[in-house]
Amino acid sequence: MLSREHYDEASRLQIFSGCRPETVAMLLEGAFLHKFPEGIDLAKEGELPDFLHVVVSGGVELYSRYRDRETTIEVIGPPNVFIAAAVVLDRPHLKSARVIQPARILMLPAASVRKALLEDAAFAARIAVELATAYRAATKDLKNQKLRTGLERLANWLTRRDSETGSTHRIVIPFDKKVLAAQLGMAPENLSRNFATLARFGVKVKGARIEIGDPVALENLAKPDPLIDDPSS
Amino acid sequence: MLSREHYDEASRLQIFSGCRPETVAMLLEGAFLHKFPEGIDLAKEGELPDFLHVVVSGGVELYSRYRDRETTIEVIGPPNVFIAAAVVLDRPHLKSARVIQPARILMLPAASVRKALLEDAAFAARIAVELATAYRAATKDLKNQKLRTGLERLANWLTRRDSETGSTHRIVIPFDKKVLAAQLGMAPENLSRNFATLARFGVKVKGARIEIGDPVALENLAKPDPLIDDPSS
DNA sequence: CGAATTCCTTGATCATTGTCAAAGAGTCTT
DNA sequence: AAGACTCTTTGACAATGATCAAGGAATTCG
Repeated sequence: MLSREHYDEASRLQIFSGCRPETVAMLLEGAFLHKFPEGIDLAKEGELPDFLHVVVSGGVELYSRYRDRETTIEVIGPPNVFIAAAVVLDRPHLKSARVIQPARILMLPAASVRKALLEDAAFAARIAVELATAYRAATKDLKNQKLRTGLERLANWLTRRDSETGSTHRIVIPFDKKVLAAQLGMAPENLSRNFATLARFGVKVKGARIEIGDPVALENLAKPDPLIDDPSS
Repeated sequence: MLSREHYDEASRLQIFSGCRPETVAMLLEGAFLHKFPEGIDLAKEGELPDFLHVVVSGGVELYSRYRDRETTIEVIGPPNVFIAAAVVLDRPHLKSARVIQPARILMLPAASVRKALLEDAAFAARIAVELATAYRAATKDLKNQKLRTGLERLANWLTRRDSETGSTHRIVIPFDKKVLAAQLGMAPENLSRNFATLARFGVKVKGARIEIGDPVALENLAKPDPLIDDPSS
């Protein structure tokens, strides 16, 4: 049950914009707004979804296992929704979710979400927009994986991250390098070597802090493409 | 403009099930049902979508280019929708679409689709289901790419294709091998070599015809996982 | 039918990426 | 501060995958 304060905060989230007040009330009826420390698992692949999750603050890693291998599919920050597809279809999670930066998460009961879908076109349209965005992000990631080498993926991650954080040419990796490696689809050892290679292009690495000494050279190597790298396209 | 006959046929498509008759009428108002020969391009990446496409029969390849490289993202058959995400968000296509088996395609005006989303919750919910399914397929593909080698992907493609076509242990590749290679994320040369390797597991190849001589051995190698390979999960 | 074309396969080689092992750097704990 | 721990880096090597070149097989087209 949400406090008055939390209720107001939650109801202002983008996911509810344009929806009927009854829909919002119904969704928030059995909702929780919880704080989770780093390391907590919010969902496990193979299990059925109980809640639609909204990241209000912090960071969540979506990852997956197969045999003895594990990879990171995505790292999510506010104000993003996750587990939406599994909730809509009432199918098992394809990915596990783990908190990697202390997070506040709004959890909406899955059954209420499916009910709201059929009753409120505005909410259904919002969910459709969420899913379309997530789908496009996954498509871009697939193109990134299939059409680029590891070095190119890293170079593009750096240029994109730089532009997203004010183009100061100074970046801080906000999580472990091994998470970045998994996200970029390479072994941690290869991430190190790729960073070493980028030194020739003016990239200096000190722990999690990175300086882009020659942005033009880096961008020249990266050859970013809006249809892969622009999150808003 | 659709003939009476085509109108009836179109209105029975899954995408319209549960929708209000006015919604269906509005969507079919400016719709086309066209036949396209092999090789025709239905959409080009980077361009804005005019129509939501529904494959009524035939096959469509979704592919993408970057620098001088090209890859196949997906091959689509009936009764699937494509370009839904771009239409919902009114953003440029991330993929191009090309007919690879003579196809009948129903084309719904993009603007009508976006209008219907806001007016008919049942239609919006159906689109949400389509997008959720497509998103999950992309997630599975991403896991397939990141967690498996090329040989494993091929082995799993064979076992899956076999079970989808009646488990006769005889498969026919329904398009060029180079398309299969791109779909599986490998060079055509490597597909040939991987087939050669699979001979040791009882796989015999004669042109597009494949015989799975030892299904158990193949499945043992493939180690299929429902969270990657089961299209209905 | 025969020539041209495209597709597929094979061999040789190279580039990329993963694995194993060990050492260094940083963090946390006591 | 010392020790334990995890994370990261580096080196050596193996596996995987791509590229180039050439030859075969199948298909298309005149």
